[in-house]
Amino acid sequence: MSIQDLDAGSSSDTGSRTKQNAPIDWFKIHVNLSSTNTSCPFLQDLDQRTSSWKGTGLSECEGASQSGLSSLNSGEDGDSETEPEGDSESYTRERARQVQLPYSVDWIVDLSRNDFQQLLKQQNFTREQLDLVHDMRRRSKNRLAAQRCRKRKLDCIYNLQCEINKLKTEREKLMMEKSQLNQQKVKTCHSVSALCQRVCSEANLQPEQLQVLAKYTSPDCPLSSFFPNIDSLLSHCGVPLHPEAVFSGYPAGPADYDRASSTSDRDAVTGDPQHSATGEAP
DNA sequence: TCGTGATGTCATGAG
DNA sequence: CGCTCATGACATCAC
Repeated sequence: MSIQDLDAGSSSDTGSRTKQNAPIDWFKIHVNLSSTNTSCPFLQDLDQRTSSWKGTGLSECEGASQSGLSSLNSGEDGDSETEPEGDSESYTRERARQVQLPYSVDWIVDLSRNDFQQLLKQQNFTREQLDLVHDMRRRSKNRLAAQRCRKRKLDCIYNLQCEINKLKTEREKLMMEKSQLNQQKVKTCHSVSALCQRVCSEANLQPEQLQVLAKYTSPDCPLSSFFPNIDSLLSHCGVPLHPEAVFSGYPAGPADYDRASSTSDRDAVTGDPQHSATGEAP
């Protein structure tokens, strides 16, 4: 019975297992990292642990447990029988002892590919020893790969969260700017309107002069709002009055007028640009 | 006892 | 073709 058999025994129905929403759950768990700062402590911690373990020649798992396997064949792990059954590490130690592996499993696992191949050529391992060594090596490397994979995944989520926060801030800033520009626009319209009114009254224009003036007045000019029959004048010229003119009391500006024929980008119900100016969904 | 995070392992595809 | 790596999925453990 190999370690794989042991594991297979604990999950013999692997093929028919219902694949749960593990990735989704995992994402839900980790996605809310807005409280973390730019230098993610988790990642730093993991980096430090990884580098320190590499320095000691231990794998992360072994570094974390500090139990190690280097004493595997030294005979100083006489209490291995007391390890709980199913513990793959103790099981491996037991297996290594059973097959009388002449080298530390740690050492074998840390060998480069070439060195490992060389060892296999030089050393006459038994079938069982070979199985164990390959198994240990495979699982050790996969253990590290899984840790790298998880680190990358967390890193990715963390970066995405940073990006989201950045875009949210940018959006708030733009909305504020938009609001300020709208206020400024209203103020300017009021000023120009007052000025127009004053000019018209001081010039003491005749009705026909007003009509001529209205004819050549752009709909976005506040002056046009002072002609009593401006609506009929404009419609006579084929120029519809913009809804905003009704709202603000002034005909629409050129840009708005261009959009007057299409209300798709305006509040569908009220046609109120102020309403959509907040940019907030109701 | 249940939920959750961490970790190891297996299976599998890609390089 | 065999090996290595990355990754999804699952099991297990500790808290």
